[in-house]
Amino acid sequence: MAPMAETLKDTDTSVQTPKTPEVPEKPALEGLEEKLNSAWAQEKIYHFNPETTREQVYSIDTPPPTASGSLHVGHMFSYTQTDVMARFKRMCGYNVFYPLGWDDNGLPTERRVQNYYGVRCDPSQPYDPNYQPPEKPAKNQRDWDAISRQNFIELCEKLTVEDEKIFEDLFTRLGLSVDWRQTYRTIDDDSRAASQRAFLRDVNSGNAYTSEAPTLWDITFRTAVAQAELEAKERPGAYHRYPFTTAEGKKVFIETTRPELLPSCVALVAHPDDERYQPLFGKTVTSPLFGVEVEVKAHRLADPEKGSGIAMICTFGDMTDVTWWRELQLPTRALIGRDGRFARETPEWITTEEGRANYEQLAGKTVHSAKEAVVELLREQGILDGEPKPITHAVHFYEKGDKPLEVVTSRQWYIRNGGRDADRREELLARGKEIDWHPGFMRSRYENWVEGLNGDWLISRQRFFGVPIPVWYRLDEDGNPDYENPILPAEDQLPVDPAAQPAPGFEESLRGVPGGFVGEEDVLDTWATSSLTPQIAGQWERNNELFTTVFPYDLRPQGHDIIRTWLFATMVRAHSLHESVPWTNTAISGWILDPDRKKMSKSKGNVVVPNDVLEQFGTDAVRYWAASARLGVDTAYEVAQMKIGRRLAIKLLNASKFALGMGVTEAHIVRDDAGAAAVTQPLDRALLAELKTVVAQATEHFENYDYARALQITESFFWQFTDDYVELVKDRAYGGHGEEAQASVRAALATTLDALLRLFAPILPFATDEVWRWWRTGSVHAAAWPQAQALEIVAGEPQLLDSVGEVLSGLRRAKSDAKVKQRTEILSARITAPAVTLSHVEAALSDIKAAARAQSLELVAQEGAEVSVSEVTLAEEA
RNA sequence: GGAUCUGUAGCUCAGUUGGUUAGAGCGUUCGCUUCACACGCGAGAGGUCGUUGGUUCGAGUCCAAUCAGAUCCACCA
Repeated sequence: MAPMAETLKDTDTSVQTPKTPEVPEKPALEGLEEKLNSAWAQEKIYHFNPETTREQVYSIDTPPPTASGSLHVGHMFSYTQTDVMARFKRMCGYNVFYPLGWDDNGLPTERRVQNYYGVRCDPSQPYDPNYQPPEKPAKNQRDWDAISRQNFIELCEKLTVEDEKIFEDLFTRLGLSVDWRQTYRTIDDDSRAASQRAFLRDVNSGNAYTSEAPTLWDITFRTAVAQAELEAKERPGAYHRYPFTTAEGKKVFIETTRPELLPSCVALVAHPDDERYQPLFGKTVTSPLFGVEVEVKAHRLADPEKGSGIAMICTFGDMTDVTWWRELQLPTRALIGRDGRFARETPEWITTEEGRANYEQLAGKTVHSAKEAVVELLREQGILDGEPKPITHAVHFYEKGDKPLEVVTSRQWYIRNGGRDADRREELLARGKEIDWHPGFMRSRYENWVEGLNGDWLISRQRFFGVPIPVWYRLDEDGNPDYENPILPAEDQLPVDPAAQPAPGFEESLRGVPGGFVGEEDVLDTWATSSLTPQIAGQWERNNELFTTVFPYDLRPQGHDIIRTWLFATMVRAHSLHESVPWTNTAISGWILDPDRKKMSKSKGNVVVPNDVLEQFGTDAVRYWAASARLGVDTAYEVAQMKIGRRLAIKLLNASKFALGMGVTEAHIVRDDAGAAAVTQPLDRALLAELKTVVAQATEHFENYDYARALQITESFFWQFTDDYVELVKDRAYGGHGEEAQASVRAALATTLDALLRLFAPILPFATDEVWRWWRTGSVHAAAWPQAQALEIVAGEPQLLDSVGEVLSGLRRAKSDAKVKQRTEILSARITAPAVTLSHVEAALSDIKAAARAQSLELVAQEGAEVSVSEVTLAEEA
């Protein structure tokens, strides 16, 4: 529920001397962004007030964009949707905590810096404090400057700051009501300290641990990657069929897409129920080419339908191999190195002379070349059975890589995420039920992911530009690191860089010396930092007073593509660090599709640049398009929708100009019984009754995060207001029916305009505030959300407006059918309708006559009849 | 293979617990300088709600099946 009205800082609750409206001759949208943005900055209306309680705060954990490259329409879309909610909550009296940070840590930044400056990081290079990057990057990557890690990081920081400035300007232009004082960068000292602090706490609580194990490995980037970063891509492959041989000389055929792994084979496996292979279980067979004896094993994961039904287990071809290797307790015969090449030394498990000669053909080769070599050997020696059968199959890639992942054994750090622990998995599923998902069905994506986890979260990365893992290892007398007992820094020392600083209690001179220490060289997965955005933005452990007033946050907005990464990782961290959910609501935005219904993305080259549309249609128009789409719905990039938004914003300016031109001031707004007395005319009271419903419904939908519905309701009321109501009351507003009738119109116009500006303010912040400033003091964005209850005392019969509209439409149609101008006078006409409708018509008869230029209207009651206009006599056209 | 979403006018979409004749905007057709707005105004045409069956007095809405499209997960023998 919203806080009490007392906390609202609305400026208009007691008007002393009403402001005289000042309306421009030709209202226009052009230039509003610049003008109002500087006014808002000056008036500090989006500043978070730290003197506050948790109940007064509405906190938003916004996605920190990667500021590399350019912003695209997808950003405008989803960030607008969040801003609309932020503005609504602010108007409801909440102290809105709306920070926006930058995700400048990680591979995208590294890559951008490499390409932008033409440099590459070579950790063996010494630091050069005077280093200047080349004016122009060298065309050939081989000619790029090799620079030290420190120099590389400095360039990353320089470029990200420049990029972030451009983004901030664009987001400001977009009208985001972000408090820019609350900004952060995922690579800055505070973020690094927060990441390291969280890591240390996870180590101490047993939620983070190190382990030597087979992991997915990208040979291009030479780093381990996590399950969440995988992408399956369809790739052509081929089944190669060749036999192993039993002791009796019987051939056992296997079919494989990775024949090059034959020297890494540690066993064959078939399903326990597979009668074809049951006789072989427990016996050994000999591999072709390399002559290695391996046992035939049984395991339920073996699929009798695939290939020949019996598979080679190799260390390691894929994660299924890892499962078999672990559960069947097989030896390790790894050959593919971190560079993606086969070991240069012939392994000791290949003992036959022929086998060793064959291995020579693969030694040092890439996976690709080794495959060709093995196939060639199999072919030459007549072992290959038939030709390889081409197939298309899914292969795992790192989402940013372009070579298939290998599985390599290495020491890595992990965080427990339920992937190996059913209890924790249940806890995280329960957390998922604690938060409200908008739309609700998105929760199943989360549950789907949690239930499908097959291991803990691998958080160490063998990269340069990232948050260092804050640990050191003691070296024993032989110089071997003690990984089981890492040396941890004290929290008040954070952030630390173990590569540059000695371990606590050691001199730097003992680095790498037996009896001394080594620093951990790896950095944390960027998600290990991004998963802490609530803690980073809320200044966890730096300003806990602030942190406890914003955490758990009220809202996490984000895209559905990163539920498995960002959303899930944030839940994992909050669960183990705070035993809490990180937020109570999550709003999942859809994607922007191009007109061909494809997802817009940089790699597809179908991205529209935001500046162009902002320039062409204006910010309000673009925001209208974004706010017309419901949460979670993928939306077509629709220029037409922006045109409609632009039209609405312009209409709002012009309709306001009209109302304010009718002598309307803020003093006419109905606020209490005294003001209510002025509204004497049934038509005016009908309008306000309608308005009351609109306010009530829009509020309800906004509270349910359905801003699109709220907009639609407000918008259709607005058009009814301008097209019917304003046309009906023009004559009266000009004073044609006396002062009392005019005062009634003024009150209705003032009250409606006041409410409409507030209702549209979250979506069209520029046009609404422009109008607001014509006749009010301060900003509409510092004003309170309208309350339906306040209109109760002036609400009349809402049906009346519709009845009158129908009659007006009928009279207009008569002129349209007669093909005369709408100005043409109606000498007489007959209106047939049910008695109730006629009573409405009668109550507004003079307005109808004025609007339709009708001299005489005959009202005929007929129950059950539709409203119809007949017997129309028109005057001669002028 | 598991899960989720979508299918309503030429186009983009709305349709809240089932309830009269299914709505909006764009586009289209006809007409209009009407003193807030030609970046405007008025009027019209246009839909057997993907298909089939069921529940019900009554289904765009609920259930089942089916077709089509999209997304996530799994899938390297």
